Amino acid sequence: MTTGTDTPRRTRIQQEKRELILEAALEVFSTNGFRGSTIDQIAEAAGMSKPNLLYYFRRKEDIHETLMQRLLDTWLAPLRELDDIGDPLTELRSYIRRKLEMARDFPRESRLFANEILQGAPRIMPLLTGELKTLVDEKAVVIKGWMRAGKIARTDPWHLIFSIWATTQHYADFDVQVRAVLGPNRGGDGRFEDAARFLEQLFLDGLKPKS
Amino acid sequence: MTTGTDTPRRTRIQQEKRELILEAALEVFSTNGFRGSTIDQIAEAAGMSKPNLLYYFRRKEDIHETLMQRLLDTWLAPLRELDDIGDPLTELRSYIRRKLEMARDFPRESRLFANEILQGAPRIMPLLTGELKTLVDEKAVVIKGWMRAGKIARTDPWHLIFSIWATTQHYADFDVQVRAVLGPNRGGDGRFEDAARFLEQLFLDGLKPKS
DNA sequence: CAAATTTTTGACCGATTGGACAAACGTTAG
DNA sequence: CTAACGTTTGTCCAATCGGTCAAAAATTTG
Repeated sequence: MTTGTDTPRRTRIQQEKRELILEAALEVFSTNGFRGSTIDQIAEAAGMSKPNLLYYFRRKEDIHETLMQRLLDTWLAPLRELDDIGDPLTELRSYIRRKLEMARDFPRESRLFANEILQGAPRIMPLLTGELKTLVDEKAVVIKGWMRAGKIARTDPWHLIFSIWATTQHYADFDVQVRAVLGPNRGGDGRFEDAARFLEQLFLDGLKPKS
Repeated sequence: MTTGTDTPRRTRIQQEKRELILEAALEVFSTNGFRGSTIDQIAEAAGMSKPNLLYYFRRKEDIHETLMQRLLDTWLAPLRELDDIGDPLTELRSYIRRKLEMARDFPRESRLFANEILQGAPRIMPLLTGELKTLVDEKAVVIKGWMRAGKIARTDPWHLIFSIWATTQHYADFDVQVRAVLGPNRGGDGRFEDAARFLEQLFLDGLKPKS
């Protein structure tokens, strides 16, 4: 048993081409959704013929599945890092900052995920009720501890996490709308710094005026 | 000239059937996106044959276009109502509540809009840079006035509006994820009340503990 | 080198897509 | 009743879809 089935053992070309395809598929899937994307589009974006692409991934769904598996790991990494050591407010602030950076640096991954959820998560539902729920419940316990210790205000930890996801991913998923509304001046490269400043203030102090 | 081209003059059956089709199309488009939806699906959901549907709407795009036009009016209504009269904090709080109610009562409309934006807003871009931007800029002025008057804390009005959109629409667009993470108990019908309570606290006071 | 293996391609397949069209059917007004 | 008009359907079409396959081309191995 030199090679198990769990070790695909791929050639150099296979590794390179598979990466090329996944990169192209990320671009296509994230802007058209799964059903809205065609193998031809992905193949063209990857610079190869359709049968050639299908030599590396036998089915369209295999590409999407591989993409989603990779995505979830990196996507949940910031939340995994949220830990009990250090000051709670600082911890939350850096979590928000990290999530916002991900929205800035990996908008396609965010949109790929959003597309999947929007359409009812038909391909990753088990991951949501399993791995994701477990992780969030775990971190909710941590946050509740902070509340009991009087380190942060008492609220619902789950909805707190939702609100962080929503506000940060908004800048990736609704990017066109954000840029359209902000216009060419305010909507330039500086919009993420503006968003970071605003979100920090919102989550720390809210909108009540300083009395 | 008793009938202009701008007055389609439709029979009773035409009005009813068109409504039936739009209702069915809202269901289908909101869960599959434009490209991912087929005329057959819509026709079946509306309980009629495909050629019959095409008698009322000549092209698939016409259905989507009609749907989007109607959507935007009702969708932006709450923001339009945001006015200078009354207490600013109360005004913002009721805007958040109204947006959350819309996410609860019209989730399909929210997802239809999200799908369109996610995919680059190819069909409504002019509306975003035109009507929508104008409205937001207008309301940003109102909010800035409240800040100058010391009624609410000083922040970026545009990003404030974005954060309200993001947090409220999240409960419609990412509904499956929210329910999956909250589980059968917390994710029941009460989740919108929980969200309302949380968001009110977040936007008013933030997370800093009461000292 | 030559043989074995991997990679690429063109041609092709059945299924589905958006849409056209004429004929059949139903309804309504005179 | 009947003619005009509105509605519905079955059939059909070209284009596109995901995917197959055998053969050619390129690469690796001995």
